[in-house]
Amino acid sequence: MVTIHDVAKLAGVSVATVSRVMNDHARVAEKTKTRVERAINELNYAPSVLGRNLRTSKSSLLLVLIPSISNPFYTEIINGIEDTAIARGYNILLCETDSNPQRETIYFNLLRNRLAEGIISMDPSVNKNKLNELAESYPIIQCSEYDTESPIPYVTIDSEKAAYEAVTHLIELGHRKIALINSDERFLYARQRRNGYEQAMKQHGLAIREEWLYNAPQLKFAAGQEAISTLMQLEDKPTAIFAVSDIYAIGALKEIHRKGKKVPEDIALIGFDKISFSDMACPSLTTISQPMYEMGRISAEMIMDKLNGVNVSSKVLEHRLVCREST
Amino acid sequence: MVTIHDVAKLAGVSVATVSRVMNDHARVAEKTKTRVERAINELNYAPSVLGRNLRTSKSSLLLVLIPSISNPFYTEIINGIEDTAIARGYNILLCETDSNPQRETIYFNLLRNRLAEGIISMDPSVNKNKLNELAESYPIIQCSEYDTESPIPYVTIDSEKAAYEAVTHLIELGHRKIALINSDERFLYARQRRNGYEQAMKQHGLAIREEWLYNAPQLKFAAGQEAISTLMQLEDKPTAIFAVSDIYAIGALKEIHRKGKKVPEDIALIGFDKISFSDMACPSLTTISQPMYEMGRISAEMIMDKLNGVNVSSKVLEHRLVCREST
DNA sequence: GTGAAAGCGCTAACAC
DNA sequence: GTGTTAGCGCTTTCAC
Repeated sequence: MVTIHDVAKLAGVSVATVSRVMNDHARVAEKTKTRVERAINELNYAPSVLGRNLRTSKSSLLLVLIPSISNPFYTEIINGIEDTAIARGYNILLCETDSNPQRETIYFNLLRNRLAEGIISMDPSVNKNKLNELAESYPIIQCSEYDTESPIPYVTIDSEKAAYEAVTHLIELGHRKIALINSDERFLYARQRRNGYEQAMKQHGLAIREEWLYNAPQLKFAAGQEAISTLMQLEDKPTAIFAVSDIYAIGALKEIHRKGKKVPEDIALIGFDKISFSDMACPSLTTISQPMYEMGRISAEMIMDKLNGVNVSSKVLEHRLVCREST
Repeated sequence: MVTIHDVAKLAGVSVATVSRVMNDHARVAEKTKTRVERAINELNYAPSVLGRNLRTSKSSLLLVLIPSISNPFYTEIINGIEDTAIARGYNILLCETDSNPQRETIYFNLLRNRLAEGIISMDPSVNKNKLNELAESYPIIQCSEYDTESPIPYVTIDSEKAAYEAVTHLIELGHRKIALINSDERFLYARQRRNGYEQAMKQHGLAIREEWLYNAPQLKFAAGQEAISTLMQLEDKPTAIFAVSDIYAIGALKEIHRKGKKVPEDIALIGFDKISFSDMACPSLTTISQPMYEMGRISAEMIMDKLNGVNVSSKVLEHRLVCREST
C-alpha cells in the first residue's frame, strides 16, 4: 500500500506538504504542488480513509438503516438519499437491519466509532431507546417512520390524512363495506392509517366491522393473498379494500383474480406508496403516491445540515391520490 | 467518545490488558479480566473500528457493487450475501455504482484504503481493467456478470443454455416467430442470451429476423413496453417473445394488454430471473429461475475463503424453467 | 500475567 | 512556503 510518505519521498517534500496538496489547504507553491501531484499520479496514491478519519473524526459516510432491501418503497427513498449525499461528497453505508436488534447494535457502533457520521433510519422497529440515546450525541434523522415521543427530526407524510382520503375515495365511488389490510400496528404508520380509515368511515356514518380489519404479519405479497382468502370467506363480504401498502394490494389483486372475481367490478382496491410495479399490475392500481425520492433527498439534506451545525426541523411532505383502474 | 484509555484507567490496568481482554488473546488473569469487563460495561465502551483497522488492516467489511438497488434480482442476491457475511462476522457496504466510473473509483479506494477487505461485484459495466488490476492485490469475486478474459473467479449461471431452453420451450409450444427483448449487448449476459436464442432458432430451422431483435436501453418496465410498441408495428409480427429479464417481460405484458391482445393466446411471453413480481403479473409469468439467494451465499463464501487464503474457483449454478400462465 | 512503548497513515499546530 | 512533530485509538512486540 502506497502511503503519504512514499509520495513525499518521491516528490522530495515533507508529508505535511503532500497533505496540504491533497486537501488544498494552505498556500503551496505552484511548482511544489505540480511536483507532488505528479508523484501522486505516478504512484497511483489514494489517501487512507482510515488514517484520515482517525485524525479528523470525519468519514464522509452516512448510515442508512432499512428493515429490508426488498421493498421498492425503500429503494426509491435510497435513490434520493444517495444522489444528494454523493453530490455533497458523502457516501452511503446501507444497513439492512432485518428488524434484528443485534444487527442494529453493530451499525450503531459504527457511528460511535466515528466510522459513520450520522444515521438516516427508516426502520420502524428500531430500538427507540437506543436511538434516542444516540441522538443526543450524533446526528440522526428518521425517514418515513418516526417516534412521536422522540425529539429526533423526521421526514414523512401525513399517513392519517392520506388514509382518510383513500377511504373517502372508495366511499365516494359508492362503497359502504370497506375492508382494511393493515400492517402490524406496532408501527406508527399502521396505527395512523387505521385512524384515517376509521375517521372516514365514521364521518360517513358507515359501520366498521372488526372482521373487515386484517393485520398482515409481514410485508409480502403473500400476506395480501392471505388477507383476501380470509375476507372472502366472510358472510358479509366487503366490496372495497384499502391496503396500506401496494405490496398487499398487489397480492390481494392476484388472489381476487384467482377466485374468479373482477377488480374493480366485484371488489375495488386501493393501495399505498405508488411503487413502480403498481402501474404494471392489471388492472393498474389506484394508490396513494408518496414522494419517496423527495423524502430521501430531504432526509439527506437534513442530516448534512445537522452535520454542519444547522438546526433542522421535521417535515411533512405532500401525498397524492393517484386514480387508476382498480377503483 | 470513550476510548480504550478510559477503560484502562477505570479498571486500573494498562491499555494493553484491555486490548487483550477485548480480543481474548493472551492469558489474562481471571480477576483482571472481570475487572476490565466490568469497566467496559460501565463505560459502555465500543472499540473504534478506525483505530483497530489502522493497526490491523482488517475491517470486516465487504464491498458489494451493484448497478442499481431498484432491481429485485440484485436485492435477492444481496440477501444471500448478507446472511452469509453476517454469520461470519462480516458486514456489507452496499455500493450503488449507477454504472458511473467516478463512483466506482470512490468505492475502489475504500478497498485500497483497507476500509473494506474485498469486493463482490455485480456491476456489468464496471471498469474491467481497474477491477483486474485491483484483483492482483485484493480478493474480488464477480457475481452473475463476469469477464471471460479475466482471472477473477465468478458465480453465475449458464445464460446461453438457459436462453436456449427458454426459446426451445416456445418452439415446442408451436411458435415459429419468436422475438427477443434483450439488454444492451455490451453486457456479457446479453450476448450469451442472444446466442442461446439464435442457437435454438437455428437448430429448429427457424428464421431469425433482424426486426424481431429488440435491444432495450435501460432495465426498466418502460423498456419492455416500448419494445412491444415497436414489435407490434411490424408487418410480420412475432407470436412469442423471449425477454432476457422479467422486468422487460412485465412491461411487455402490460403493453400487450393495453393493445387489447391476450397473453398467451395472441402472444406468448417468457421472462428471465423469477423475481417476486413475476408471479404477481397476470397472467403469471413463465420464466427462467435463477438461484439468486444461492448465488449471493456462494459469492460471500468464496470471498471469505479467499480472505482466509483458501483457493476458490468459479461456479456455474443451475437454472430452472418455471412454466406458468404466460406461455 | 502485565506494562511500556512503537507505530499503523494521516492532519494540523507550531516553528522557521 | 515548507518541515517537524504530536497524536487520533488501537494492537503487539518486548521487557519485566
